[in-house]
Amino acid sequence: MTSRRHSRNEEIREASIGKILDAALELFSSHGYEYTSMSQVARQAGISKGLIYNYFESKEQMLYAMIENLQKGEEKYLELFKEDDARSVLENMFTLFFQEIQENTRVWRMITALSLQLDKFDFIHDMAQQKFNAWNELIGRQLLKIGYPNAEKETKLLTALFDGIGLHYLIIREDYPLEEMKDFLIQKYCRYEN
Amino acid sequence: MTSRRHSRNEEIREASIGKILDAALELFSSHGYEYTSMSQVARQAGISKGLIYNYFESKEQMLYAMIENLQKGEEKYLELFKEDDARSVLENMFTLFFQEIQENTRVWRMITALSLQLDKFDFIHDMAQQKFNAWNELIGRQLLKIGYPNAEKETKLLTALFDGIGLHYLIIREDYPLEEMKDFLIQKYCRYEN
Amino acid sequence: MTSRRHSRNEEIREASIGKILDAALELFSSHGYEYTSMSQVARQAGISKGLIYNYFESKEQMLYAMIENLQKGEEKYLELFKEDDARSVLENMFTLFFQEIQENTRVWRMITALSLQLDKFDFIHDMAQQKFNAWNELIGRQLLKIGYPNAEKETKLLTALFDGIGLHYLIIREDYPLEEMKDFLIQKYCRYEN
Amino acid sequence: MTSRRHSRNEEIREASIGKILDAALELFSSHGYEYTSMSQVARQAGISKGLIYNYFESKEQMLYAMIENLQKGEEKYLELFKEDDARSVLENMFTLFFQEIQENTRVWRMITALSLQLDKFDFIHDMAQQKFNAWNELIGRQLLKIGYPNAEKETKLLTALFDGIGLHYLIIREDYPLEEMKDFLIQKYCRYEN
DNA sequence: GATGAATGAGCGTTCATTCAT
DNA sequence: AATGAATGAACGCTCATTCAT
Repeated sequence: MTSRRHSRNEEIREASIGKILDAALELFSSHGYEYTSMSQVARQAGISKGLIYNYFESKEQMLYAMIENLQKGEEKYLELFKEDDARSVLENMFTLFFQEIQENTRVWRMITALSLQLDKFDFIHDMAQQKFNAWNELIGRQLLKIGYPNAEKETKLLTALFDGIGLHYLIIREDYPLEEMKDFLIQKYCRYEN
Repeated sequence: MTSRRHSRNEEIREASIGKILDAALELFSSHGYEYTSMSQVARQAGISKGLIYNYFESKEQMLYAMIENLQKGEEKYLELFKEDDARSVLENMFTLFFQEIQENTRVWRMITALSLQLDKFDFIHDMAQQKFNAWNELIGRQLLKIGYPNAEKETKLLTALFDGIGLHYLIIREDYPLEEMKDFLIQKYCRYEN
Repeated sequence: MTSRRHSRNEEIREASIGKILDAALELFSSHGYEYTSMSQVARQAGISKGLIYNYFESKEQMLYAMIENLQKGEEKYLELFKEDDARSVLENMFTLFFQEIQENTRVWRMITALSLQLDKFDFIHDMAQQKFNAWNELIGRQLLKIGYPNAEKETKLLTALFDGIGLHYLIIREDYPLEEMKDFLIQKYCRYEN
Repeated sequence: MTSRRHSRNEEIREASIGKILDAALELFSSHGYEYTSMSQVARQAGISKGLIYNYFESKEQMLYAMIENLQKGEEKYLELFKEDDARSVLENMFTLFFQEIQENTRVWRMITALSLQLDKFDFIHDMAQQKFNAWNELIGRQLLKIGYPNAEKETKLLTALFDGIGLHYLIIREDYPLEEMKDFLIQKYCRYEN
């Protein structure tokens, strides 16, 4: 009985935490972390301000939890690329990347913005570093397999390229030729024959 | 006499505005726009809080003026690249870019961060768009001259690459292999022979 | 069966109430009433926040019950002094007093602090009044027996003296010459010969 | 002109600080420090909440300034007792003490209450210690002059006695025989003949 | 032109208390 | 009897902005 109650409570907790983090993601990604108040988050989540503090110690810790959540989602991406054929892997990656920044533009922008606040949020720096290394490694392996010249350096170029394109798209939006860039990139890197 | 007094006043105005904008740049670039208070700006500028409002309608308008100032500075850069030899122009540009993000990292970071706040600061979007076009045109012209294949698309790639490298450097800082990237880029694009 | 269940429940009630009051005493005396939250009391007692409100209507009523408990303990003290010899009674009293403020300094301090909050806690005023009278009476009787001159007034002096010494000790702590005061007092009042 | 403006501002500042500290003293002494909100202080002072923070860094610092003010007032008391005749000094002291706790009961109570919060307000401890020493020294000198036996120890008794009487009066108020105590004390210590 | 005292809305956070389970 | 999720009023404090001088 205790355990049933316990698990029932656990469900409630999860539900509330979910509502809060969803609301936070929605608001932070559309108006920015510092322009979103805890009151707004509570209202958007349909709960009281006080409840947030049952689950998170502070606004910053809530942000941290939210980011952690996003990271877990991203780790699944990396799992997807286990196939043998390097060219397919690259092409899938490219496709996914362009799809991602189109579909989750606001989230992507939020993360980029937070990444630039090094002195405010240490954990973001670590996360960015880690992500940078993971993608570098994954892409680097494919380029080596393909026999792309200067694979190591081209890899760093390629990751910078991705984030650069993302940045331009975040800022310029509909005026940015995203499709065109995608096709060109795929042709250049995935169709490459040495 | 009136005109002399007038011009004397003009001088004072310019001086005060200069002090304010310098202070704002210093503080915004090191702590961020939203984490800098008008009191701090006044203290840093060595003037009173009220005086800022003699010259600027609001904090945001002050930011706007500050950004405008920076833009004027940048336009001079573009003037520098008037030589005939496309390869020298590219190489100079590359060198200047890397020098710039190393020397003015904080300012660069501030601008990038502000650029991501589209809904807050409309003028940033226009500015970014304009800058994007200007560099695209300049670089595109050089690549065409060199006879670089797919010049138009490569140009967009190259500008994205720049901003991607800048972004990575802003985030990862000392762990980012900036010199290595610079040499590789120069070799790849400026030493290119068709 | 009903009565057995009833008495079983009674035991549980007593146990819970005991745990709560112990926790409250511990926390109120070390951090103060207004700096102790109900959550802290619940945690310290090892029970849930809600349970406290099964037994006490409010934080203040819980304080009231806690104070009542302490008072019952003190009444037992007064019982101890039934001997014939006034000088022994006085000496025992003095000794006990000094022992008490040394061993239960924090509790003593809490009570003194609460006593000063007349407008917040009416019951404290009554309690203090009662205590004042009881000790005055007890001490007065002894001084009369001894034949101490101005016994009645000296009694009031003596009770004030006690609380004054207590207060000084509470505030100055290790720098206060408690032992010295004790010996001097005993010599002055208990060794007195008319 | 600047100096005239400066001094005009200084006046305004002093006036505002005065209003704030008066309001704080009034409220802290009648309801207690932790039961008085900054909003209440502002309302009582007839100013806005924000203005308080122009002059004091925090609620605690405001308390500190208020206490300092009181201390300055008290130091003047000690100055008053410079006469030759020890018995007059003592009698004046006694009279002043009883007058003081009658006229400024609430302030006296507030200070006593704060003194008991050692862990919250360090500066109170120092102040209490200092005050304790000053009065001990002053009284001790008089008793020595009079030739009172055990002068040193009687001094400590006497200061404790004062604070004990004060404490009892603070708690029991109208039921406490203040006049009676005063007369008895004066007779006992000031009329003493060895 | 320049000052800085003053405002007040809003912030992040706390906590006594309630109530469905 | 017991839980702890949920509330909401209030707290101390900040800061862009105004305005009398």
